Amino acid sequence: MLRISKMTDYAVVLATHLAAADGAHAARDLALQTQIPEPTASKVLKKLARAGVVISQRGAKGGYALARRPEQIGINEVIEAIEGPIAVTECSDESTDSFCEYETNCGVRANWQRINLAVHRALSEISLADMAFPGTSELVSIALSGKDAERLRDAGTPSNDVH
Amino acid sequence: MLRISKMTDYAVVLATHLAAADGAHAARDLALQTQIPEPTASKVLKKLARAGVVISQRGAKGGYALARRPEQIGINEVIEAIEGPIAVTECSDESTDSFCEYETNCGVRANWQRINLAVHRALSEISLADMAFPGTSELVSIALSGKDAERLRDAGTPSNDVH
DNA sequence: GCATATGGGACTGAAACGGTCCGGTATACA
DNA sequence: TGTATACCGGACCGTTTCAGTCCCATATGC
Repeated sequence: MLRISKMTDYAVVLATHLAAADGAHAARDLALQTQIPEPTASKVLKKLARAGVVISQRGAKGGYALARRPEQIGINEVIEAIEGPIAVTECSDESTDSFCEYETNCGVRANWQRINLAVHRALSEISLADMAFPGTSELVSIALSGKDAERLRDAGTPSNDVH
Repeated sequence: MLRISKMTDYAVVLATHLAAADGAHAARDLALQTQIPEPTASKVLKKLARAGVVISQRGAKGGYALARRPEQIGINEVIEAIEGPIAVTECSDESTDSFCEYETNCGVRANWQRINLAVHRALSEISLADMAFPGTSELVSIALSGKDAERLRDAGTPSNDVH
């Protein structure tokens, strides 16, 4: 199905929610607001935190907040936080040394990487801001490459306030 | 992992192989040449046939051949033949009426479809010809190791020596 | 010190995946 | 017309992954 797992879906919903409502929020609140079961939401948020998409504050009055501004977080980051690196096939997964033993005759390896790259770029060109505030920069973010878009948008307050 | 299943990998290998060697080939031969286990290759080819990516000829001297010219077959067709429609999440899957019951507050549905579209387009822009004869397209040189491409390109009769 | 909230990991039932096998049917050719 | 060949359709099964829950350790604010 080439479908993204439910967990990843949750991750996008949660991250989008955080993008729309800035500041820190407890996992429990986020779970209630998004109607995602609380333990599951918590699990997802942990992964997002470990991947650096969100930052966490432990203890009382703690919670989660986006690690960067929504415009600076690509949807690919959210997806990769849950699913691991976007490696379309084992043989195109650089991290593992699982070697396609018939690489010589399949000759497809390099092409898979190209497919992989195409998908990766398509995903990275959609930011959390696009998700949270659709319509504002819809066409722009598609037309621009990630870097250009970033430069264009870079004019605001750099850090977020996690009180 | 957002990884495409092994079956789909096989499908691309087989389709690419057919693209490089035109004419009809028995499933058994294709399996041998690509070193994919025969029953599995057969299963994949059946799906490709049903999806209209390849055409099949039954009976003695039968086999499989591409349904169209390699340039006219997008890699997305091959993937969809195996994995079904590229629907990133259930809630963005139009075919099922599985309704995101908190659509009102998640508000992400339309965005998922946009992501979906981006991926779909990225995949459809790569044809089987690009896979079978890399180098004819300019983008390939980035990701290409070169060695395999040369071998593939120079293989005049691709069905024999590929072992 | 206590309530609150995240971190990490173990655990489980259900579903999907990878792979195989078999009976049925269509076709070429002797 | 008979037979070998080759695809068609689906059943089957062991393994892995997925979705979801639970528990305990740890950090923090009051």
